[in-house]
Amino acid sequence: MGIAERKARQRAELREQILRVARDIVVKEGFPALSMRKLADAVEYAPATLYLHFENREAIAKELCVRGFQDLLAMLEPAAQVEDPLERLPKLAEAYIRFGLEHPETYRLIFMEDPKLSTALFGDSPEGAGPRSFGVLVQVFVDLLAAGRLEEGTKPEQFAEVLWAGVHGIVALKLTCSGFPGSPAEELTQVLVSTLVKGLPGLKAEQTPTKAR
Amino acid sequence: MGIAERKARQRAELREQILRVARDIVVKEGFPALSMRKLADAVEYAPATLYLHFENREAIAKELCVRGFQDLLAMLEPAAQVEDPLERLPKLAEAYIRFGLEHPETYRLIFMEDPKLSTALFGDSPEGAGPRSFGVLVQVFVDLLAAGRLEEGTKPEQFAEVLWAGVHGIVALKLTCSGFPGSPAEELTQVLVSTLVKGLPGLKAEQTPTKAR
DNA sequence: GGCGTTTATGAACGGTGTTCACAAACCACT
DNA sequence: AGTGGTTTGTGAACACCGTTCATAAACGCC
Repeated sequence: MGIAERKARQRAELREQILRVARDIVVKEGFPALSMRKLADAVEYAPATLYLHFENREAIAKELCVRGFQDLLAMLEPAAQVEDPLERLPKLAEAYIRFGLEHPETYRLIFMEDPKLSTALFGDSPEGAGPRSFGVLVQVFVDLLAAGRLEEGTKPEQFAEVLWAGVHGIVALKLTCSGFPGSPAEELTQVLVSTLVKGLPGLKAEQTPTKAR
Repeated sequence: MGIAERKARQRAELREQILRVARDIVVKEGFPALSMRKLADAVEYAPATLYLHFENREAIAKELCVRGFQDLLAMLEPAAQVEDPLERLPKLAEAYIRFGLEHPETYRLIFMEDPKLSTALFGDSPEGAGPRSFGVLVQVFVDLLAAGRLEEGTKPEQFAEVLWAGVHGIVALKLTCSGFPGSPAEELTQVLVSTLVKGLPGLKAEQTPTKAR
């Protein structure tokens, strides 16, 4: 049945091309500038054809979200493999904000555009990409706990959530409030991480190595 | 010239009514649902009439931004007047996130919708509402510095920026990523503030009173 | 060659922000 | 009271938008 396979492959290829072009537009001009007509024009099909491959504009956005999030995860990967959790933490934070600043439109799409989009990553699935990458952050504090450098009885998830909120806040402000946080993002991240780490309950301070680059 | 005054007053009144109705729509259905036609319908004028009072839709949004920000400032006011900076800090943070969660659409409009909007608050003017409310946060750390509870040579603005990023991150995640940060916002704020305070460089720990509600 | 399915499209519907020529209302001045 | 100029209001239009649907073309199979 080589013929059916070819048709399936061609279909998948067109779908892929649509997504590729859509991504280009989003990256270059932002998600609001992604219109079905412009997209159809760019792939040289009629607008109605897009609806043979995606339910609607939002479905395209969701797919772009998922892929963008995978890119974010990939950027976190190297930092996630550092052994010492106290070294790992600043590296993770730095990689996160670097992704946000280097791919502003992608970051906006994932975290700041439509609540429905991020729901695709965090909401429904029990083990989607969202919770998985969150696990990377939690692991830091689990490791700290295991190493006896974090007070027993504290919840690692909570510290992970606070840290995520912190780095997200830095990126979000930088992306929207033009020039509000006067200090550069790297500096803020460094201050955030070092201060948070130093303030963790029960940390046996062994000269906290909190350099962030 | 009582007649000219009356005309000016009527003009201002209509402008005000437009803004009032626009605010209602935004609060109830979100900023994207605010269309010029719907707004014109609600104030019982033709759409074109709106353009006699505002340059365009964005001008209306900007005005709503400014007023929303004033509301935020008003909510911060009581907390800002607490004498002890170590007590003031958690109260400010709590008031901030409370505003964000109680007026989600207003908060979105101000900080998460269009970069151009927040620019009206932070960008151009040297002493707009943005920097002024930021000053409230800076003051906390200035006071801490003056009281000798913060290491000399550290920059109060930077800590204020980090704190703002932290609370903004908490609110922003809560507003977009449905149910991502599992912990309630109040808990996260408490952890954020207490951990940050404890981690401040050179704080002469006098039994940090970091209760947040 | 004829038939059924998949793929593609043009045209339309109802919506958006915005502009502009035109009309009505209004006030001031003769 | 009438006339002229300014302000205020509007209907219609333009160029977009997402989406749907009947129609048509292309394609593989018998």
